[in-house]
Amino acid sequence: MEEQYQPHRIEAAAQAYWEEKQTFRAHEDDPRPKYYCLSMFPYPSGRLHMGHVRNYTIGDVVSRYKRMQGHNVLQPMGWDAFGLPAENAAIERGVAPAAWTRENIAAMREQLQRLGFGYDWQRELATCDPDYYRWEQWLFIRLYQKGLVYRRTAVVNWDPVDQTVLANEQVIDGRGWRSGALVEQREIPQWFLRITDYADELLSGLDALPGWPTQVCNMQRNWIGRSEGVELRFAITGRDEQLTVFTTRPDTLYGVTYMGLAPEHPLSLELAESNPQIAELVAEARTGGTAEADLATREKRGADTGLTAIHPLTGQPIPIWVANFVLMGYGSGAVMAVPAHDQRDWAFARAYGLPIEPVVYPGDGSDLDISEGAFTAPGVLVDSGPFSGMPSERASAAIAERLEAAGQGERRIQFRLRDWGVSRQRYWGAPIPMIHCPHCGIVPVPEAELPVVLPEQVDLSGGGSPLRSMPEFYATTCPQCGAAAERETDTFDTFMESSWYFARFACPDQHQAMLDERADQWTPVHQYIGGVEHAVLHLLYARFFHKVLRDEGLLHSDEPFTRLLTQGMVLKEGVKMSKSKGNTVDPQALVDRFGADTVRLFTMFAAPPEQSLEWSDSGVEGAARFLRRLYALVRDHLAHGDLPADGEPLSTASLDSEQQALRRKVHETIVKASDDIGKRFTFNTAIAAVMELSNALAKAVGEADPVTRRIVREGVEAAVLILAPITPHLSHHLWSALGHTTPVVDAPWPQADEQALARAEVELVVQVNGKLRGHVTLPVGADEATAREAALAEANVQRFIEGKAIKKVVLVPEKLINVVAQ
RNA sequence: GCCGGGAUGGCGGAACUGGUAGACGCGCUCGACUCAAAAUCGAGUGGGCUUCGCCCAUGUGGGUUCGAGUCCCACUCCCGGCACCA
Repeated sequence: MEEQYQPHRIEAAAQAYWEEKQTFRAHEDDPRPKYYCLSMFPYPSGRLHMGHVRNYTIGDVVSRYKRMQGHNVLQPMGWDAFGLPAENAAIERGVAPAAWTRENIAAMREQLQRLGFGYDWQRELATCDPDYYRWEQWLFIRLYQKGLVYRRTAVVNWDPVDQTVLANEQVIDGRGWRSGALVEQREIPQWFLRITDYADELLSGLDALPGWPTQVCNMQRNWIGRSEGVELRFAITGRDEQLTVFTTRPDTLYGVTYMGLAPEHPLSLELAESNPQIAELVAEARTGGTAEADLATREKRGADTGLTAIHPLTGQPIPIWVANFVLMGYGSGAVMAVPAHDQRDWAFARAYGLPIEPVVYPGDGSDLDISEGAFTAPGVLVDSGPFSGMPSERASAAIAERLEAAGQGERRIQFRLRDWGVSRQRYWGAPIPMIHCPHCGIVPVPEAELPVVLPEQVDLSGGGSPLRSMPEFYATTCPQCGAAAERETDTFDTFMESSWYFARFACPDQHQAMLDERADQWTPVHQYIGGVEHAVLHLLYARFFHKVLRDEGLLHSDEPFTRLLTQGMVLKEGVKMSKSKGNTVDPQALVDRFGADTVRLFTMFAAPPEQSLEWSDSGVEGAARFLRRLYALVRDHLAHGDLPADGEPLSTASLDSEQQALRRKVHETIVKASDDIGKRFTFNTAIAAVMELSNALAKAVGEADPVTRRIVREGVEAAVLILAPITPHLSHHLWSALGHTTPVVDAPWPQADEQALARAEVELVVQVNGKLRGHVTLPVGADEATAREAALAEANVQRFIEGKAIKKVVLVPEKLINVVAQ
């Protein structure tokens, strides 16, 4: 071994070895159990950032650990290559999005390779490749024929100065990011996928995902937002039409004191023509961004229509208001307002002096106080006609039955989830394979003509999608009637590509079909790893696609990802690293300076994967220092000469107490690290345990006693094996230096020796009234009376129980004794 | 606004099932080596005090318990998502 740890030489050698042996190629016919470990593929922005390094290190650690556990591991990598940044780069720097993207991919692939991630590069894919997106187009047409695709109008952010559609991200405080113009909402025809057809299954499927973090399941549950309630109709005084509303609280029906209409509701629009106050609300609703966060934080405003609705049960007139907190996108765009029992209705009623009539009282007999807010809990009904005195739940059912019997309403299940709008008025995306024929209407592109290829030589200086001014792209003939027709110039939402890439990795070379039988062999992904920011959208769309692919017969499982790990963000000085804040750390510079193993080690050591990670330059130096010490430990151990390769197994009985303690440390470390890496994914504590072990071994490495040396050998081998998934290059080198001919990447994960873990005695904590007062050492298995006697005999304990009566003694075996004295 | 999460020494974090708060690392202090510095090695390191030990201490305020960082209630601040950023 060289005197000094030279990470760059070691890393280059290890990477060359893996490349030569094609170590990470995954083969379907390998008899070992398959394990598919996937990290969310990156958007090729140009360079890796620390978030990528963290994500992919976690994935690589899991993959290499599973390999050592005897699995046939698939760990692929690809590129989520369509998206807005490429268009922005094109506008700002005059480079074509395709060229920019492909250069970025090349640069980032090189960076990933330098970090030593064990990917099967044979399966690499980029979503901007027509070989990839053609199958998305193919599927879209299948879904269109099946009725899962439809077209309707939906609102977009329109920048009236730049004459272009803006993404929500490009709308800042209601204004266009470049022009600064007040953004308007425009309705344009768009393509939708009927994800709501799968709402029930997407919801119930969450119960079958024990390997997902509960907070992600909760977020998806809330997003889908299943609610049971009643849809009922209110007649409008003097008019023919009725107002349809949905409520989850039919028990509060007698407390309705006004109706709320969305500004976009057809009735609001009609009234706006003659009522300037309503017109103002309608106009206001049409400016600013479409993002829900913008809408929900607007000041609550409203206007009286002068119309009244008729209460379906009492026949009383109820004023109808236009209210900007009522959203046209949910339900019917109208609500019945019960200010006494709904907080939003309460606030609006307060602001406009509308009556608040309580009809539900707390069931526990306490007083009802609605002076500071609504009472939203269930209770007992009052002032509710024949339903007075009923508890909320029974009243809800009874009122629903009454409405149904009278033909005034029906019980219904409502979802918050909306259908997925997949049209984007942008260039750098997969073309939507549809043709608009003046005679036949919408006609899908025939399968034989797929893919509809996105032209890559384009001019983006004009603003908006260049496809719209490229007849060579859009001009075509109708597949049905042969007349001149136009292609759809909208492209797909990039979430489309990322909704099925995990399955395509199983068979990226399949050119006759979207997927083949290999997709069923590898999926569902055993372990998926990515940022928590994807908890709802990406992960819900991917689940939806998986079910759609199943129903198309292309897959035969119900869920795409068996286990999910959501990693936290990488912060510096407490805030997210970002170019705009100028607080980024370039992983490449760190790899150049310290080597990949140090970067990987620090990233895994600094925090558990689900928490945010605070960046620390001196922490990285600490990681480098540890690797140098580990290197020196192995070097110094080997410098004392060879050990008999196959001596008698070490037996606990023949060891002195120091040797027993050291050997116990070795095996305790194996137990802890196996649990931490294999089950808990707390790589930071596994590393801390190896550091403790290495500190203990360093104290013993100078001893000449052959038995001690054998224990040290056992210990350094355990340390090298445990670290192999985290610092694979150094472990590769040290494992070979320790005389092994099989590479560490294929070595079996270490097993703890039960005998080495055994102890003769154990130290117990002694408390008096819950406060630590001393320690006693007892033989393992000592009975309660012995423990009690020893605890009470402890000098410091005596001081604290003197003159007091012992009320009881709590004993936690092998851990703690608490003397309760008074 | 709605949904989800977080808060522990000077810093990152540990404490897994309610049972010794602060493992491990960083930083800092002192010492060794050195002409000196860096690197390296060794020792110490939550605050306070009357220091064989005691008191205080896990965002704030309450509660449950023999015992609470951990469970419950109410709050504060920070972070993620909110359907066209990916």
